[in-house]
Amino acid sequence: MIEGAVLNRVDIRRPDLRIPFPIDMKSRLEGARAIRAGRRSKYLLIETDRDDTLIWHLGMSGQVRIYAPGDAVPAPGKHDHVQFDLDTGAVIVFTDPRRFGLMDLCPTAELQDHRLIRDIGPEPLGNAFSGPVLAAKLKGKTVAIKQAIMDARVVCGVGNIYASESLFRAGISPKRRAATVQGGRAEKLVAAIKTVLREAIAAGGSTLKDHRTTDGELGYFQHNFAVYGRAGEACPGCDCDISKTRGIRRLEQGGRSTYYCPRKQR
DNA sequence: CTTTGGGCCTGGACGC
DNA sequence: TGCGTCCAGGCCCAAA
Repeated sequence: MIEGAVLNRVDIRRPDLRIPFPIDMKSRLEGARAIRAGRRSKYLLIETDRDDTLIWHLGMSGQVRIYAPGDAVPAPGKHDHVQFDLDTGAVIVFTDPRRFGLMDLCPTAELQDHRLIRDIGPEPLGNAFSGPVLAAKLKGKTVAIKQAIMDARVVCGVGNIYASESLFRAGISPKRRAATVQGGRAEKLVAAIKTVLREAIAAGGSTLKDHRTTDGELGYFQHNFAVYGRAGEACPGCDCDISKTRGIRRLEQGGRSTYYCPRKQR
């Protein structure tokens, strides 16, 4: 809906989110026409007719609120940081309570060299992400496979929750050295990542357990995870004696929680 | 070069 | 009820 629209008014209500907004962001965007909207990893990319591209990340709590022409736009709340008024009458508001999001502006010709974009690995759902590709990227890596698949240079889009879920589905221990995930294991892990992400997308994404929308915002609901957040429970299809195995375990890797089943994952 | 760990930030859960 | 404390997350980046 933004493609083809002119950004009549750009209202930036604070100097920064995760990183400072470009000092000239307002002047470069205001009056420009958005000619193309795209995405790379979790970055939204909006190209303008002034040969700039807006790089927009929602962080973890960011939302894009869209008001159709004629809709009443509420007075800005304290987390409504940026607002675009389009010539179509639509209004776009970037809301981000935790401020892990960011916006940057880059000449379109230089986009591929932008520091936030240039080292990003293959899209997880694309054909370029395959068993052999993953296996090659893991060669020589001594880190645990869980941390490796969360490294965006290996594959983008796999965050903490989906890393645990994918490894469970693939039957691979999160503690396994990344370099040992080769051949069939790599194949299986790629398939698991794709399935988990597709299912999550179909389910409307995952809402953080501590993140509730106050106004009945649609499109979000808690995904039902196989292992994430379920320490002590039986994993799906579990046939073992929980009193003996202690069920799903939680461990910490790189300061992040990992959940897994030691019996099903090697 | 690779790997580790810190930090950003808020609000919900929990305990007193 | 009202505090304080802890924790979660995506992801960059400095340090090791």
